[in-house]
Amino acid sequence: MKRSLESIEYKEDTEALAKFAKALAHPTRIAILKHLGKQSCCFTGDLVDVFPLAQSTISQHLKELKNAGLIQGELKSPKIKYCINQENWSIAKGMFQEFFD
Amino acid sequence: MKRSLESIEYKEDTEALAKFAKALAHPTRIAILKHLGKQSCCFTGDLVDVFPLAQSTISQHLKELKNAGLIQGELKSPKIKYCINQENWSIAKGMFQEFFD
DNA sequence: ATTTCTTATCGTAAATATACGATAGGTTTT
DNA sequence: AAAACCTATCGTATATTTACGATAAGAAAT
Repeated sequence: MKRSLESIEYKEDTEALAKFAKALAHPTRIAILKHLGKQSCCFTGDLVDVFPLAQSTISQHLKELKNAGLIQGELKSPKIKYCINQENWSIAKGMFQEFFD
Repeated sequence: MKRSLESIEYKEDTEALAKFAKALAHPTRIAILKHLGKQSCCFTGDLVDVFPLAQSTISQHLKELKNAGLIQGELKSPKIKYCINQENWSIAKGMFQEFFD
């Protein structure tokens, strides 16, 4: 990006919505979230069995979803249990709802 | 992407939702759509005045939104009038709604 | 016919995203 | 203590995205 120096300023909620959208902008992540919705929660290993992707790739997608705040991980030794982050899920839901009118 | 040969198969609606999300995954495009929502419609030139971005960059974002089906352009010589594509907008709205429960 | 206006497209540079294998860092189990 | 198990992270290759200026392509105005 040859952008000229400092980047554009957007309103906070515009940035926030774009960030959520970005987290959803890959079919694997949508599928993970759908799976998580059905199951309520699951472990990384479960997903590795479900999707024909390398374990490292799944882990990377989970990281992005976590960074976006849509999921959260809890250590259930020796595994990690991932669940929807209900609070942020609601926020995202509300933002998309408002955006679409 | 070193993906092994043919890419993964996702359900149709998973792909579709990811595609819509991708179109929304940039603050400029969110802002354009918000602007379009308020104004109902507008011309490329209007946006060039509003955003501190090159005309070609705006045009590129509009192209992506059009490809995603969220907007449509109508020739009003010598300008082009862009509006929300209400039909697909509703579809996208419904898909996000369903996704978030 | 030439100039002007508006927008799309081309070419390109830099940043980001996506995938993989390999490896590291924890726990648990043996 | 060693082996086995689960997951994150690192390094890396390739693809895609994002931005720009320059140029093309169309209609309208002079």
